Amino acid sequence: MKKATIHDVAKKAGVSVTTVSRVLNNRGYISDEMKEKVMTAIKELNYIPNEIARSFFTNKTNFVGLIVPTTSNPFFGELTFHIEKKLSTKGYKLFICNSINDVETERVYLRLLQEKRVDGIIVGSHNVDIEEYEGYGMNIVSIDRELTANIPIVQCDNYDGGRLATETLIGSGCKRILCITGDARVKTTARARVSAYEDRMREAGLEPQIMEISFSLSENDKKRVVMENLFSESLPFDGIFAGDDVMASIVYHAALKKGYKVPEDLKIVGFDGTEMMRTVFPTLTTIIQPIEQIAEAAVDLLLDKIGEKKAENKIVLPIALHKGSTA
Amino acid sequence: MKKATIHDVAKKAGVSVTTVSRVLNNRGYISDEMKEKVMTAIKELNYIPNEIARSFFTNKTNFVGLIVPTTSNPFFGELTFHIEKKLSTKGYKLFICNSINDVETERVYLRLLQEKRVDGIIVGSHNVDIEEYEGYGMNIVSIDRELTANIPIVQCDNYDGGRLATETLIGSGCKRILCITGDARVKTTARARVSAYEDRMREAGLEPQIMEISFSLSENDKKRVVMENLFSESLPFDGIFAGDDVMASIVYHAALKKGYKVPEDLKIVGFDGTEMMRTVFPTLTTIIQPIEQIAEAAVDLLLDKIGEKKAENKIVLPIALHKGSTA
DNA sequence: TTGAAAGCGCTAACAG
DNA sequence: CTGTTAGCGCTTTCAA
Repeated sequence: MKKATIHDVAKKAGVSVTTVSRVLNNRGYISDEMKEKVMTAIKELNYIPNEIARSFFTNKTNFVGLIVPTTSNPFFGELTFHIEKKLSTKGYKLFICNSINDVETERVYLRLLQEKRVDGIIVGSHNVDIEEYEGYGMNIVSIDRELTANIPIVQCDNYDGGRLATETLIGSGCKRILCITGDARVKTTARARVSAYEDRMREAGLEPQIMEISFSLSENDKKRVVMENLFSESLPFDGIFAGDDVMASIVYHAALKKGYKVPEDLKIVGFDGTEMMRTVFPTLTTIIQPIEQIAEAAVDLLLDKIGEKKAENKIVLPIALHKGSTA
Repeated sequence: MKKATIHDVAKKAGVSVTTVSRVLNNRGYISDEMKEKVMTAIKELNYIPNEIARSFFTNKTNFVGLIVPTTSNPFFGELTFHIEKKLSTKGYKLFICNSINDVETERVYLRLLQEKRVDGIIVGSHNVDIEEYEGYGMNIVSIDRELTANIPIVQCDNYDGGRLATETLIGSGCKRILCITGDARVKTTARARVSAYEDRMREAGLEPQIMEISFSLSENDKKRVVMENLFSESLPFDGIFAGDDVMASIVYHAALKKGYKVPEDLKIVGFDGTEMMRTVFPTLTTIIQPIEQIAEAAVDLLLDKIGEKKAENKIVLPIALHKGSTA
């Protein structure tokens, strides 16, 4: 049973397709009588307008693409949720793309999204070179990384977050604090946090120590092994600022497994503070990113660009401390 | 700068649009010379085929819709990830829809997805009445709930999971075991787990006790309050089988907060066993759902339906126990 | 207030 | 091997 078209409706209602179109879009003048006839025909035929045809004509799809490393990660899972919710109130539908932080995958998605003629793209995973983004001539908004002058960016105050995290550890009496940075998030973002960490450490007369764990997001087992090895002899640190909450959890459980106590022997501060994390691991002290606001800002910015309104170039949202008992 | 069309390419290459179409789709015979000219023109114009126009013509979008309660939940976050990954290898793009388990929202999404002419829908959130799904005449695959005879279902062996969870608690010496079921997942699914729990309890000569927590997925704070109240006087139970791992985490932290020890005073078993949970809360004993396999099976089934191949009607995948230290 | 007709970008007969 | 042409379902001038 093929789907009914506007022609079927027109025929059934005994009017022209133009009239049907008018009724559908509530445009122009139509007599109540006509409207009635058309509505009835639509009901009877179970007619559902073909948005693809409409998009084809209007050259506007109301599609938005979202590229993230993986929706499995709680930060991106929540980000995806909020972005989709916000977009759907504006009549847009969201294509999800899990890049796994892989350059080639990301590039393929960028291409596909263009083929699908999305009206815009929100990028939360950025491994492709900056110059490439320039070439796309698309409406793009970035989360957490400055791509180019033409691409607005939304982010939390990473520097402030890094400072607050470090401050919290120092305030708890830590002297040997390790900062773990992974590729869980983009380099530039991590950089601001690490810079803040370094600055705050130096201010306190402490020696910054940075560990880069370059496994991809999904390789949590490997990260766990690294941490367990780190803790196997003795505890080389009394405080750890982890790149994100997942990493913080790994650190936490590795420490416990090796017989150390948190926070007595080791204090831990994470980053992200998703709702989910605060539910399943409420005792983890962490820096809360305002994910919902980030999502909303990104959507607003993107829709401004799509609507060719002038949009801000950069939005920085405040972080907050979630005080658990790990630091 | 408007995007180049197939006509622009044809003009630039000095050939007909048909020829361009042929090289694009690698169909029919074309001389190398022609192909060369076309390729050059494509490069120069930075031409990107308009998939919307193609879809419009072929009446096939290569879009799939996924309806879940929320990607914030680790189970659905991972499910979304795997489904998208699998689909993308098959040339499909995924629309994500967060229904928040709300009937009306779900209904709206169903409508929108049809307007967008998706080739199929995977439903992981089912609140709309069964009869409604019947009417859609679409390619639908369900995860975790039997909708109608025409809609294939993929699920883990919920009954077995419920049994194993209960068995684990009994095996650890629990006598007063509570089964918490929420609306975190669909009723029918929960029912199989609960039935298994009841059966196993009776076999062991124990009294089944079921608590229904009917807050929505996102209202974790409310669930926490309920649990803390439950534990405020004394511990009415020595074992809890929670509906999912998030609920299990809430139970766990509520118990700790009230001064009880896990597993000494209270043993806990969860459900889902996502990668994420096993990373951030590895000590939680839980039932592992084979999420990746569920995702793959659902996609395979859906693509079979889309391709009008005969598809299975029901696929049940095995669960496994993740033995942590909470039970 | 309504209808006829053109055309969005692409593919597929059908001719050459 | 290549080109001409007729739509796919919809919206929108332009006429009536």
